[in-house]
Amino acid sequence: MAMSKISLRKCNGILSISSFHISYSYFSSYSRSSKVKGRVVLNFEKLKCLDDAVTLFHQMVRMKPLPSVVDFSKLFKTMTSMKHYSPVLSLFRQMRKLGIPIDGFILNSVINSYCLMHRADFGFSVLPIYLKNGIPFNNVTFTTLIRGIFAENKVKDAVELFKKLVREKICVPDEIMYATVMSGLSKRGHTQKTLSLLRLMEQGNTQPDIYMYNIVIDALCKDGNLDAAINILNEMKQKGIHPDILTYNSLIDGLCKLGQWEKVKTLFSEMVNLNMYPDVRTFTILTDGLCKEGKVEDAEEVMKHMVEKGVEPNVITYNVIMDGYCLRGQLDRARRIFDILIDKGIEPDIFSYNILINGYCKKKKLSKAMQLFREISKKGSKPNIVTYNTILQGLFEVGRIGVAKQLFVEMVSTGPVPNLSIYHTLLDGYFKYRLVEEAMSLFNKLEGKKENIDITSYNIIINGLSKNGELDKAHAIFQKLSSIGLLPDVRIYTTMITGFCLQGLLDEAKDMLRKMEGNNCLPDNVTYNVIVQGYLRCRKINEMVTFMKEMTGRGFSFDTTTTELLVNAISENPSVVDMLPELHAEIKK
DNA sequence: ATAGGGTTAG
Repeated sequence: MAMSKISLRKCNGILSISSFHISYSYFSSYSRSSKVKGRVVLNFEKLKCLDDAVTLFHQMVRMKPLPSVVDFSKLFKTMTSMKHYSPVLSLFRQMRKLGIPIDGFILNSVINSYCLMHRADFGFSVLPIYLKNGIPFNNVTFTTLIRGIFAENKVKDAVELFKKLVREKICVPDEIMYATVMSGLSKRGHTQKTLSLLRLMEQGNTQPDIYMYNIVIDALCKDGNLDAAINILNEMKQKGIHPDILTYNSLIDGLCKLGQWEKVKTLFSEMVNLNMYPDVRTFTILTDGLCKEGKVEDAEEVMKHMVEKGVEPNVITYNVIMDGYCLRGQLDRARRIFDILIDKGIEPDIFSYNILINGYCKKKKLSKAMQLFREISKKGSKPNIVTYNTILQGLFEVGRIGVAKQLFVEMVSTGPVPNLSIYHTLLDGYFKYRLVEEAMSLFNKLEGKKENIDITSYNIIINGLSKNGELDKAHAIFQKLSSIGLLPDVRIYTTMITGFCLQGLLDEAKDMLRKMEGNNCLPDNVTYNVIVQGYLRCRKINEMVTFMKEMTGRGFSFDTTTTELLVNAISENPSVVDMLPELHAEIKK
């Protein structure tokens, strides 16, 4: 049987079949030729860009005999992995028009493309095509849809579909479907539901495997629930399911974040004893844990150690170290690390830039930050939403409003689509510089598109208005919150209380505190400090003492500002001390 | 033969 190997070279329209180079015109006659028989082997790995894929598709549909549906599936898969989702759909439409046979594999691919475009609804609209063509649905079809629904954060819908499939016996969920549901739940913070599903599986016919255990353990670790995570670890061991490097990496990460270094050591030795070698992620987790505690030197030791063990640090390892130095304000050190990374031939990624830019912004070195910002595009990369947010915050911080506005305009025209964080930065910035009208006009625009606003946005507005002498307006907005279905949270109550205190309206502040408790929203440390500060500033010591007792009774304490105000009040009028027997020892210090 | 799943960094 004659077999020809066809590959596409770059986008230049030249095909090579075996060792021959032929042009399109030749190829056309080839495809008309009835002499060529047997299967044509298409090489999809050589496809470099969308054009390659589309060109190949057009060649494929002209081939006689037509390539098998398997080849079309492979082409779609290649395109999907290049993130060209919508072209997959247009090619699929062309296949349908040309009457090219389809199967369940290709339909699942089409659904996956829709899902990856965050259009699971269109994914569902593919289902009738299965029915019309007598193609059965299978677990892949539904798993793909469930994953797509989760990707749109529609947790309830995803779970409902899964339950319906089980309840109505439309399919028998396999390991992958369970893992997909569990991963979808765990990534969105539903750890208990994830755990419940694991328990449900244990009772059924499909036993959980290492994947499910890893998902559950990782979710528990991310919640800081290490005791539960370690219990699950022991359970799986007992069942004869061996933990793998992912299990250990999740656990070590959780323990590092809790600062439980002794337990980190124990688990680290345990994995080594099991002949499981710590990988670049393990070491990066340790590096990160140390950096977050300010122990960057120790982190650098870990990096040396890993190199000795033959594990090469990657860009993330270096990023973690850079961030460690930035957190300590050692920008020069961070910039060395950056240069070392480049020296080693490792490409800095957008995180590397964001870390350094953030470091410079925190030090108010905006020209350095901007310089790096411009470098990103020159190096062929693109600033992302975090980059813009960091720079915008930095610019507002140093009062360069004009440049900030310019940058925002630039972002709207060429950058990533602004998200809520960006708008919050702008609103905060405008209020900070008393640009109340600008802030409010932006806010009104955002309010028009309801999905673009949340309780934090209102917090910024209420805070901004009350700090700019518009307490009444702030209060009015606060009062309409419940009518638009937003429940005030502790932060927003505290903002209102702060506003009242700043105007010396202490009765209103007190009423608000009682009101929040009535609404089952308990004041926190900040709330109490704010109200105590209000009374201290007005030298209303008796009332202050009432709240002081209340807050200490609830386990809260004075912050530095409150303490300072108290010290001032005492130095002004030493008899204040007599009213504070509980604090005598503290005050003497 | 071709379609769906788990870990680290801002």
